[in-house]
Amino acid sequence: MGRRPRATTTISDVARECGVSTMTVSRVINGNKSVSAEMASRVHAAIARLNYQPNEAARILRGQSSRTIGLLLPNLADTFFSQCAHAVQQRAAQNGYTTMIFACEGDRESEAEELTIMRSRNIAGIVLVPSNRKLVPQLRQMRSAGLPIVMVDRTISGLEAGQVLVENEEGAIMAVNHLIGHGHRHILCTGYDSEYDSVGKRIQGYRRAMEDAGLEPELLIVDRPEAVRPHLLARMHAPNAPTALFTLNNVTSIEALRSLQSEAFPVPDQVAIVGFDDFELAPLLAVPLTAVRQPASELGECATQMLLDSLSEGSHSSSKTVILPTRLIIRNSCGCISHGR
Amino acid sequence: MGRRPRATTTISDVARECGVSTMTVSRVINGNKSVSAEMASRVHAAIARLNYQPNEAARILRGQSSRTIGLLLPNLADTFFSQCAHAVQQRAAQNGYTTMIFACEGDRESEAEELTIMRSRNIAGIVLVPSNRKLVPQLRQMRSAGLPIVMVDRTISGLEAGQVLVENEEGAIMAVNHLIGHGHRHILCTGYDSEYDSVGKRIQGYRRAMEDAGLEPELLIVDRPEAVRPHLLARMHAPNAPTALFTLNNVTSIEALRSLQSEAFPVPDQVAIVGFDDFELAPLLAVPLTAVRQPASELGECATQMLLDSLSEGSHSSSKTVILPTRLIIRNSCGCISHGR
DNA sequence: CTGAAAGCGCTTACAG
DNA sequence: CTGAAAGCGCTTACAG
Repeated sequence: MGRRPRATTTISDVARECGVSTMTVSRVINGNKSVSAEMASRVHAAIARLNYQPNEAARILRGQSSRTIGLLLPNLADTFFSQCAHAVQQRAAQNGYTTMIFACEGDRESEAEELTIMRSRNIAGIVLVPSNRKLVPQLRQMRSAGLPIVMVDRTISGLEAGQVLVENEEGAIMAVNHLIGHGHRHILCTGYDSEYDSVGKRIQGYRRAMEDAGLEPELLIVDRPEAVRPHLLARMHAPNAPTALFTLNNVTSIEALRSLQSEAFPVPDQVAIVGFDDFELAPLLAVPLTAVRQPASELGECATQMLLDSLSEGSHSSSKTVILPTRLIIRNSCGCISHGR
Repeated sequence: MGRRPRATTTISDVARECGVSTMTVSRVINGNKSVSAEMASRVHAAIARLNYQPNEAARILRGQSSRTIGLLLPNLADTFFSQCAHAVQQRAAQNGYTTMIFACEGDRESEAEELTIMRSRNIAGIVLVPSNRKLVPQLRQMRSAGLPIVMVDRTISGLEAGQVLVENEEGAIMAVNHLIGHGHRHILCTGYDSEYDSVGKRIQGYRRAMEDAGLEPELLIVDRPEAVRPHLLARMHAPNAPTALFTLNNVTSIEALRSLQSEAFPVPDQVAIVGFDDFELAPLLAVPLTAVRQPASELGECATQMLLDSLSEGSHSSSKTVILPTRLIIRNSCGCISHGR
């Protein structure tokens, strides 16, 4: 018979307090118009008096939206993602939505589990930074069950969903052209995660810029962040070392700077660097980094807005793509202000 | 009569598939022992075949734990908090818990609303970085309703709850003593947010170290991050400027470095700096920062574990306090390696 | 404008 | 070891 003492006040408490049925209270809560103004204010007063708060679990069980969005990303400790996450949470909250966070920490298996958990938690929609092709079947299934999905920063193919991306190729071209403008002919492109289309596009932009200038591309793609240092240093010590670096993300830029500094390669005088991904402390580094800035917050905001829109329209079929601009922030590591200090 | 087509499979689907009652399925799901092994495996097979996932909303409504913890903090974009948040999420996930995030962005009003929303979302417990005394009544009420609460990084009085803090005073003493060891006699302590007990303890440590050395303390406490720069520069240009700075958090350290650099005050030669709060890029700054390191991840992990413990024990009455050690990371800004580059 | 009934998907407490 | 009944707190669809 499942009775147990309840600490919280329920809709029936409010109804009793007003001497009406629960239905009337429910109508007032949901802003249904067919309630007399006088009744409504009486109910509102009782709600306030009893400090009543509707139980979301019950509403969800009745088929209401959970007003909760699931945010799936690799790592909350990375600046870029945390800025993005913050924007998502804020925009969601402004619209009465709550954010459930799932950081899969590069663990390819756990990501699939996270999706299963999301489903059981009655998430209303998903914003994700995808990193695993294996998710596609499950995501498709969730989508056809009516869950809107928006991908941020990168994409997986085979899934129709909203996309909020950044001008990766254009940004890379700007970066590489800038180095070429400084007179560099031997520019090495280095980084990892090249299986992601975001990074892929950056490499493509690099290639394009090099070829357009009649230069020979050289790639140094490693498999993990920790591998940047040894491979890069080996390359720098080998014959015919590059005079400039295009680094594919913020971690690579930092690793490059750190390694070069530790072995006393002067930046930018011996090796210039332009990186993809700007970050707050870039101007304060020993060599202030010239970098392509991606609008992290706008990315999160835009994705959330897109999700909220399809949630309210009920038409998640409109899987739009938005591409946000990048821009080159010029500081010292490219050689522009080589002796500025 | 509230019927509506369901896309998802429910417990009755599984029961029908096996030709048993829903009770049996429920028992199997919950690992109840009084089910024959043969029956259990039959049910498990059906669950897998139908890809069944129990609906959390229904379980919650029946009084089960939501297996969701609420994380309330000021800002997810700040490195310290995002590292902490990542640790909370990871530790929670390892234990089958989901994390709902509430970043109140310093908006004093919204924080109270967040708590109300948490309550309606059937959160099982709360981890929070408190920043508002006004929350106390509501938090107390939630606590007496059985919700365990753990405060991280700082504290508000009048609330019995778990606490996971850091050796603020000891850290500050180390920092200031280090500067004194370098021969400084005029050390300015600067920052903001002094109303938080964490910062308060740092100031206390500063005072203690100065007094123990027979030196005159001088405080420059401002009201917002943006006010650090103008006030600090004004003070540096005034007569009898300090020869060293103790900065009360990472943002202050960065602002100080930035301002001093922009007006060509050599660090550490004219002004030395030791800051509270280390961060990843500190060693790569133009002047690598000497700083007191707080274990951000451990803070988050420890708080989450404490919450999970009281959740499983059911005895949230044991409101323990854990204090994690800080240590001084010596780099250049204090004067230790003044000409290292 | 208001209410009585039914049911969302699950579990508790009772029988057998 | 298994099941029929009741009910968690809400809302949908129907009457009035």
